[in-house]
Amino acid sequence: MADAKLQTQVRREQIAEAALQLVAGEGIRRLSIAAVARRVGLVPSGIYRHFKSKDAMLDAVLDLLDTKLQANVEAAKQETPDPLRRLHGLFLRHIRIIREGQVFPRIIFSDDALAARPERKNRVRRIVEDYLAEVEDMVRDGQQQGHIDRQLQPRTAAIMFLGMIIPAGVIWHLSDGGFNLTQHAGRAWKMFRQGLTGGGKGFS
Amino acid sequence: MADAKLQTQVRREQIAEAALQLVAGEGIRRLSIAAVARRVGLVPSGIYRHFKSKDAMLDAVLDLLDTKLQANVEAAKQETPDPLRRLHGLFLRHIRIIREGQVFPRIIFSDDALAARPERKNRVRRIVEDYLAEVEDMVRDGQQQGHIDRQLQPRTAAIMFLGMIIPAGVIWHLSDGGFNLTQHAGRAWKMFRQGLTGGGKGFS
DNA sequence: TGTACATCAGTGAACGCGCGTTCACTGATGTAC
DNA sequence: TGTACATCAGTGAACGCGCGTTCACTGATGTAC
Repeated sequence: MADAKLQTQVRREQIAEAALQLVAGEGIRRLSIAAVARRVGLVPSGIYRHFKSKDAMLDAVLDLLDTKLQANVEAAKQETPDPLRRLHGLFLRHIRIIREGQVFPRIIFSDDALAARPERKNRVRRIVEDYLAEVEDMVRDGQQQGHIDRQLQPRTAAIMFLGMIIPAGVIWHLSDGGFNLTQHAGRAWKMFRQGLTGGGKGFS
Repeated sequence: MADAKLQTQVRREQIAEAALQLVAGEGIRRLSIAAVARRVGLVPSGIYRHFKSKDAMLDAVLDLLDTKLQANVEAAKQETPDPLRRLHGLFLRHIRIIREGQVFPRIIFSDDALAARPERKNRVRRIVEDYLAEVEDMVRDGQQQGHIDRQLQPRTAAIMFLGMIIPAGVIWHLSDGGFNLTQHAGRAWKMFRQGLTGGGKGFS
């Protein structure tokens, strides 16, 4: 029985991961119970042994996404104590997520599939808010240490941080790989840093 | 007969406009033939007198979107010859579009509804490319006149220009109006300008 | 100016398809004695 | 260690709903004479 319960746990994770990959690879609209089932080697109705509904499955996908984002934040924090370097590290990690299939905006933007139901929209909002809050903290640290312009609103900077990422992801997605995401990331970071430092105080 | 043809023309525009508003207000997923028909006071099958298919209707919506974006570009150009002021004017206009319902990213991101068919994806890509090209031109002008850092890649700046807009739009959309888009726009522009000028050469 | 006719936007019933979901059943796994 | 039983993940057939699309028909509009 303990073993059986573990089995379900494993399946739930398998299914959520498969769903996430499906969204990443094909977009939200291709996310069907049937497609997910095929991916984990089940028959469609089999999914319902592990999730009450498609909605419940989507919640698990959001959990996974949240976890991934938070893991990136933690990793960036561990890497270095320097705020600007932390931001840079987080940025590069986020770009990597994008390169793996544009998951983040694809989910955030899928108005109805996710955000139309009010609870789900709140859920997504919280995920975004939490992430922004972490970025803001880094910005504030940088301001206290004198590396970042104190005039700047941390929240504005945090949203612009996403601005380095999201449009680049869209264009990368539209271009079918013809857009050099890595090169752009380097250049965008320089411009962003320029906007942060207000023109020259500190940071090499 | 000439009058009848005009009638069709009028209907086509009505329908495309209604569809665009529907996407703006409710998201791509709520865009159904039935919903559009209701909005223009027709029965669903009536739409097929004016469009071959839902796909053809979507093409008309893209036309409308493209027209709107280009009109914004023209208006910004007419307003002033100064490159930085042009960028600022275009920015404010774009924010206004976002405030009217987040149309732009909602369409760009609807992977399958729009971008899954290869021709449509190309279409969307061209619209984005054309818009970016206009922004790049303004940036280049600014560089030639010495107001914008010559080290900067115009393309990078153009993508960051979208970065001021798109994430703010997402957050505004998620917050159900609780996010002060106008205030953010002002602050984001300051930071963006800082990134453009490279810290102080010219421009008040 | 008036009548006959053609055109064509709009209608409503019907269809087929995809997809989420239900349900009775099966068969393997693991526990109790 | 072996047998009987309970649990529960997996199956496959079936259903209902939403939605895009078709088609024969209607009725108003405008033109020809």
